[in-house]
Amino acid sequence: MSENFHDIEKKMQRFWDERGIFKTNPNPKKKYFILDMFPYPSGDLHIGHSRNYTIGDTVTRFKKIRGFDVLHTFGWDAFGLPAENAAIIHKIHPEAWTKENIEISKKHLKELGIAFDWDAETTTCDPDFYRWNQYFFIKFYERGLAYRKESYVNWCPNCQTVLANEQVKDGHCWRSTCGSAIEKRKLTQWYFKITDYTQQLLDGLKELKHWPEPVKIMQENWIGRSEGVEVNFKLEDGTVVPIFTTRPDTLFGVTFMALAPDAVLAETISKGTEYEKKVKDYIAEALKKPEIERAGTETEKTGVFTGKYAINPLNNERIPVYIADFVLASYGTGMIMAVPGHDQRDFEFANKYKIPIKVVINPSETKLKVDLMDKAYIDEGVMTNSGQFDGMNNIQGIEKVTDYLESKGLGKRTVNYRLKDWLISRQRYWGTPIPMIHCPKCGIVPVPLDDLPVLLPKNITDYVPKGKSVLAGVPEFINTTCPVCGGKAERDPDTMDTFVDSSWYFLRYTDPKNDKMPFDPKRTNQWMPIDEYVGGIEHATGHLIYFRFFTRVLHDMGMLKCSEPCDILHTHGMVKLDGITMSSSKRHGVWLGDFLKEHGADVCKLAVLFAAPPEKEIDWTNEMVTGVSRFLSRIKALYENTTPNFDLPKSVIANITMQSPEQNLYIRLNQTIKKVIDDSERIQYNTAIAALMEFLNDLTGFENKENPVYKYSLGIMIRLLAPFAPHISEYLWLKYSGKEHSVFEETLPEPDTSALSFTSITIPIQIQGKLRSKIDVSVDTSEQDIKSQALADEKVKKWIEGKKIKQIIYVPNRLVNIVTSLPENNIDK
RNA sequence: GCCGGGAUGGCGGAAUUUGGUAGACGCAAGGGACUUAAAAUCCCUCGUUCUUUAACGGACAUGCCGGUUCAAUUCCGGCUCCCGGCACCA
Repeated sequence: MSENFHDIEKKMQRFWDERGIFKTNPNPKKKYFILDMFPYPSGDLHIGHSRNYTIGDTVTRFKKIRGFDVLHTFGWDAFGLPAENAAIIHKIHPEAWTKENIEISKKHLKELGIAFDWDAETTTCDPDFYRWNQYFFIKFYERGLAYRKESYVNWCPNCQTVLANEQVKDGHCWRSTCGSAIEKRKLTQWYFKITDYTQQLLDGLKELKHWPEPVKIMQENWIGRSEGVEVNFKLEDGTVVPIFTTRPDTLFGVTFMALAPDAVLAETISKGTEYEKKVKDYIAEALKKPEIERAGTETEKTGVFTGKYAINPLNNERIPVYIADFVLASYGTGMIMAVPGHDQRDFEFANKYKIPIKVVINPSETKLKVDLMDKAYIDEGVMTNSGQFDGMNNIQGIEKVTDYLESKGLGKRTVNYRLKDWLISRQRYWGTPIPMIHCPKCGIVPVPLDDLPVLLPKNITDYVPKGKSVLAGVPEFINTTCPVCGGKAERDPDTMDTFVDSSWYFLRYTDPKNDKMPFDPKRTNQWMPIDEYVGGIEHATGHLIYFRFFTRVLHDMGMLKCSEPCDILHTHGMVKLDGITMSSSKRHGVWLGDFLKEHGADVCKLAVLFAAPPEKEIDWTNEMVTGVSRFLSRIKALYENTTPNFDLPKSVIANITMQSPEQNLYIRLNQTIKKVIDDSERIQYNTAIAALMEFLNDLTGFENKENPVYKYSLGIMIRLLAPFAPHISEYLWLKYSGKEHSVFEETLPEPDTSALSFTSITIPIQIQGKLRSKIDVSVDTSEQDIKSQALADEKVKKWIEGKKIKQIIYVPNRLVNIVTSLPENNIDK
């Protein structure tokens, strides 16, 4: 083998390209849609990226060689802040910067030899793509799923834009390079009404049989369904103030009410009273605090008395109303009933502001004394001080009190969710313009569909964020005419969250060139749902909820048959270097370009697959390369000495003699085929590769290199190895098979099931569950024979001497366990 | 705090689906062969420990403590530690 791996890899990549073997079949018979989470184009790729694409590549090649029509293509999540920041720093247009990065990344991916159909490549900052974001926005608007409202929103002071809830991590900006503390601002913004689909998104999780359980649990928690009661309290002036509670059994213990500082009522409740100024100052102070300071559980709760009282509908008690920073405006009704005796938060607040505490539930054995309580009692117990409910178990009490409230019209059963509507406006330049027009006469008017796309203007020089969209300062973009009345009007200056792009990009993959619609349902429904989706776990509660939401809306619009986008989800672990996740933006990693130069693509693929099972994290070390690199060299050496055979005549199989080395080899071959297929189906590629290494050891140890079984094994080995080390496998295939077509146009052989087990096996013998000996028997030996052989074994005899055999357990083909006891006359000694 | 996941040799990891020979495969390490030498390659050893001339011998060993079982890394109960998610959600 005179050619080095660079030449081989280049040649094979050209061969696949020219033959177009990974081009999408427009009329698939056995479809298989494999999707990698598309990346932000960050330029230089590192080993962490290659792990994601290598997994997808291996799935693709494995499915292809098993006879599927695969769809596996690629795209770029090309809008977003880094391009804009680069523009500010380097004075280069975001588009130029983005395109340049795409070229670099693409070059690396091609050198890695990932099996993509590049003809279907999709880039979200192309008008051909983003016009359909605008199309969907208008369609959502028509269905009441896109709306504008004013409220307090997450504001990143560094990025100078709002963020969705999913983009706030620990009260800080989600972007790893930003991380600023998030503030609250009152703004009018566009939202997608994902809350119309909350229950569907929750119920749909049950259909996702092949999603990792942790991801489903995370989504379930994120959605946060909780059942309770909305109880109507009244202020003394008669204003009804509903509150949500899951603990109606504690209603008799309410000693104060609390209102969120950003709740609507908070602004007006003290108006015209002596409390007005104090309350106003408090609200201003509370909202100025960064989210993290206000929301942390460790932070001391604060509040202010409003001067108003509410009436408890159950016992008509008069209770003070506070404004308190621990109450969230966005959950329930923005107001709570507080039961300090049985809620820890209320307990702390009550202690601080000297509000009385009332016990309404006692533990079954004792009675609580308020003076002695150092924390709220939140466990199960017996109701007390609760009128007609006294003596009742409080769990039953929840139902009974609720029934009572409903029967008196004082409240009703309600379900609340933690999930909020999806805020999609961004005050930034590099994104999809929101296709809405603000007309002084007609109000908000969508851009007519025929006028799409609303192009993002390119002649911008100043990207520095000023707290409002860059586009607001571009008159030739902003000024337009109203499509309804024809009068002067203005375009919406905001752009869309890039999670809109990633919510449907995979659908575009199925019909990438369509210029009449985002995709033709006839084509797309042939491929949907996605069969396997490979990506990082960090998208569990963001993207992976959004794309389910989009799928359901498009299903309701009649564009998609499926209501869930994806059958199997694989979340792979991060690749770290020195304990820190590899990152392009932080320039921390092992760079793919350098790696490929030194080791080549096949070694890169094998190394990341062999290092650990896909879901685990990898802490990268250079030693991970050595083993697989040796493995490939040893493989090559095999074929230098012997020419493989691709067929094994029946006559040869028939002549294989029992217990011969060639019989053993034939059995090992078929065991390997089975193991590689089984492991690959559940993407346990590390053990599939280990099986190939074991078989290589068998081949190396086999003496007669001209034996037909040996030569046939070499032929099979090429195909088994192909999904993991595609370049070298293709090279060997083309060199020795005499065929013109690719190894990936072959089919993987199925194991010869008659040759999966050896004719003789070793049975371990245990005494009292401890391994004491082993015997070799032929597979058809009867249980009786095996037991007597076991008892006749020399070592076994020594162990059972002088003991009584109580029982002999035989697990077919697995083991024998002899249970003994001391003879009667020995027991007393 | 709540919800997940995990803990196996010097290291990455197998075996956990269905309880049945714990440590596959690889790395590192040690020894040897080849070589003027090195690299590469090949062969052998490789959980701990005890007895021993020697082990194809015994004991111990899958985070810790208990339980179920003929048999537990696997099942059950109780802990410890690590990682991830959520974090005043009423």
